[in-house]
Amino acid sequence: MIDYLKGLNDKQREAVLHKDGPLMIVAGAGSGKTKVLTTRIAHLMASGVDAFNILALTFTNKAAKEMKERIEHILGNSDARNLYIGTFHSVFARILRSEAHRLGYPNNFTIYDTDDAKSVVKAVINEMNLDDKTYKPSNIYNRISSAKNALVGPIEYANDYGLQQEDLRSNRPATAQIYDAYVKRCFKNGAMDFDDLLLKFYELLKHFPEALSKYQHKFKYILIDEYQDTNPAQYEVIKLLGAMHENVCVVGDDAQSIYGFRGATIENILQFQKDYEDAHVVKLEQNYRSTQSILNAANEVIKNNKGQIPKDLWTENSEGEKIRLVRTMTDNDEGKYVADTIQEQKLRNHYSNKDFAILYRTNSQSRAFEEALRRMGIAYTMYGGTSFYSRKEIKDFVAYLRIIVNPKDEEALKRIINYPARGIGKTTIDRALLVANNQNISMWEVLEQAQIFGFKSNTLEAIDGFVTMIKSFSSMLKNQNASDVAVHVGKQTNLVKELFNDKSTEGVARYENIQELLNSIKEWVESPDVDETGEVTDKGLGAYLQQITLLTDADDKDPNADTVKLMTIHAAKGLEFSCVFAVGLEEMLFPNAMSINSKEELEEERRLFYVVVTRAKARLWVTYANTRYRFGQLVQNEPSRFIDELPDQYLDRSFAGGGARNQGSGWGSGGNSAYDRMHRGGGGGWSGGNSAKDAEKLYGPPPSKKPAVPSYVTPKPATPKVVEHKPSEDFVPSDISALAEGNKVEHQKFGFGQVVKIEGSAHNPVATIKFDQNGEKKIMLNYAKLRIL
DNA sequence: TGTAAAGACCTTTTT
DNA sequence: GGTCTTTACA
Repeated sequence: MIDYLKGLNDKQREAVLHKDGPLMIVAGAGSGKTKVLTTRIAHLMASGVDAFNILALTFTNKAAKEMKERIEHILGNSDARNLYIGTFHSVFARILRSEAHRLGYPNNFTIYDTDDAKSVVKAVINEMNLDDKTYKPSNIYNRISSAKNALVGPIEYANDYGLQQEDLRSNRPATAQIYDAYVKRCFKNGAMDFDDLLLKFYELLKHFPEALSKYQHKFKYILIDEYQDTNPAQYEVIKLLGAMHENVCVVGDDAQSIYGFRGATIENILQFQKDYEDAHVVKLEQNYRSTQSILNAANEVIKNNKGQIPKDLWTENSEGEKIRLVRTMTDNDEGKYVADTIQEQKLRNHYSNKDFAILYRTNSQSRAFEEALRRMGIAYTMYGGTSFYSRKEIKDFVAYLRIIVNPKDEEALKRIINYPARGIGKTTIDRALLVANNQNISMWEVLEQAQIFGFKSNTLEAIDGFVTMIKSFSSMLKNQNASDVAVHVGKQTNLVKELFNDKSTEGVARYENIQELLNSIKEWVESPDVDETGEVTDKGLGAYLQQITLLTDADDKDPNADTVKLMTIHAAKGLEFSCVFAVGLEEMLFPNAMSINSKEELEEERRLFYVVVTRAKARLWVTYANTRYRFGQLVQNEPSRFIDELPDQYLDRSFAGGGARNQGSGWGSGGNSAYDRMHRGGGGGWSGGNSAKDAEKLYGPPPSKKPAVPSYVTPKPATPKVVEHKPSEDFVPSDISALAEGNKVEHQKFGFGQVVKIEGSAHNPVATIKFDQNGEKKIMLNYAKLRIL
């Protein structure tokens, strides 16, 4: 065993050595949080605590795996394999697998991913004869999810005045009924969604004292990583589990709370000291990751948020390079700049691919970077695209396996009942569903007894064949392992053959994916794990299926591969890179347009920016583009307000180009909200005139010699110079919904003009307006301030 | 019943 | 620009 206390600072050691009683570790970015957590667990084990009695909850499977490995390394043995360590979802799912029957679920319950869940919501909405334009399934699903995470059940939801008012206002008064029907349907299907894994575990502990007692005794020591990202359901579970021994250790950083949209609340971390009056608090404030420039800049940014746990994050690292601010003309130029710079840095500073990360706010931004990197021949790994298990061919195959394990799983059944085609068409399926609902039995049971319900003879034959086939698979599962059954299913259903015969590029890829799935099942079966009783853990198909639903695509990618990493900032939490490109720093994108309507959302966006800045060890680039394509349409955004929050002394603006920003055509953009007016100080230097002086204040003086903007920036298109217009004294934007073709209007910037035509969707109308001074322009009415004359 | 063309709607962020 | 859904037609 190595001397694990050696490389720790005083505070870290204090956290590691604190053995019994509640402990809260406030761990600033890069302060060695994972190191403390793993050393603490190793220390517990080294001082005699049995690994079976330790529960460690992490945010990702990846983090769990890494911690396990580190602990094994410290201890020099493999005792760590007996730890209960994993994400909230996977650990709870594992426990529920042996306890679900208490709640009336089959132990082989299916876990519905977001797609499945939305599909159930959609089915319910249709059955209730509600309009799915008003009741958008994903919208309703999100609302249900939020309710569950806040431990608000259907009845409570229906009785809550505030929630009812909200639904009424958004014209969706039936949301509560949908919620209720959705919950019942999932139960009938023997299925739990992601939120249920938390919720049902909570219900188990709450309503079954013997279960509570069992797990309280088992988990003598509980550790929770990323505590700032836990939601009320998780909070209550931990409170219950920890009540007996009170050996609860939470680690978190309120400044990095970025999962509010998933119900996470900083309250939990603030509440901890109130729940446990004798809680010991340790603050880790020394940062070992970043240069002073980067860390200081991050500290300044986060100061703009109110209400935090006071922290003073510092570092002994060198000052380092300034942060480079880069402006490009388009999103493609942004991609090109980043790829070029990576190439240049590799040569100049001897970095390799794996030293770089490109981090963005939304997944859709990845395209430009992928293209540029591919063109340059730079190897990259993209995280967060469609995961392996959400590919169509995999979902189809998995649906067969799901129906074998849990015939009540209606989503799986609907997916494969006529795939490959076997003459059970839409009419038949609708009818079976109708019968199932009327008789309150599962669709599978309807099929099993199809002859009673009077299907036509041809159909009956087809149904019978299908039922017999599935039943033969199920009985095969009784005496053969999951891998053999899966191979058999592939053969018997012709799924594999069909894909094998498809020689198109996609067909070959699909065939390979199926082979990979079969391999993964084989691997699962062949890797025995031992539980606390010494028994080999469940290697059945049911356990396999539950497990894969909870995998993310990050789990099967090698973080050490020598590739540039592309991912969202959310996905990058907990990671660090020598060189980071924080890209797409534009209003409406980051902060995202969806999150600028309240102070809370905006502060979360700012924490997200804090997270991306603090991912960088040595070098940080902050980039934004003048224009980018969105929905195939060119849009123009102002640079992000967060750029202004980076102190000038740590910023190198010479790459941001000189001259005024964002001149030329384009639909007006943010910059006029109440928030902007309050936070940008008077004068209106942003939304008003783009004087050269304003630009100089923001970007520093224009470059004196050659433009510092290299060749990748496409020359400015011949956009006619805007003839500045001074809005009339009484300028007040009109309600644009009344705007019609032919109207005469006044635009804040472009002056007077006439509407030529209005196009685009009702949701996002675009007007073509011919201005007296500035020619024809397309204006997005949602953003523009227009006065109808 | 199944396939091809046309159309709607879309993008936060994730277990 | 891309996916999912609706519609037209064989």
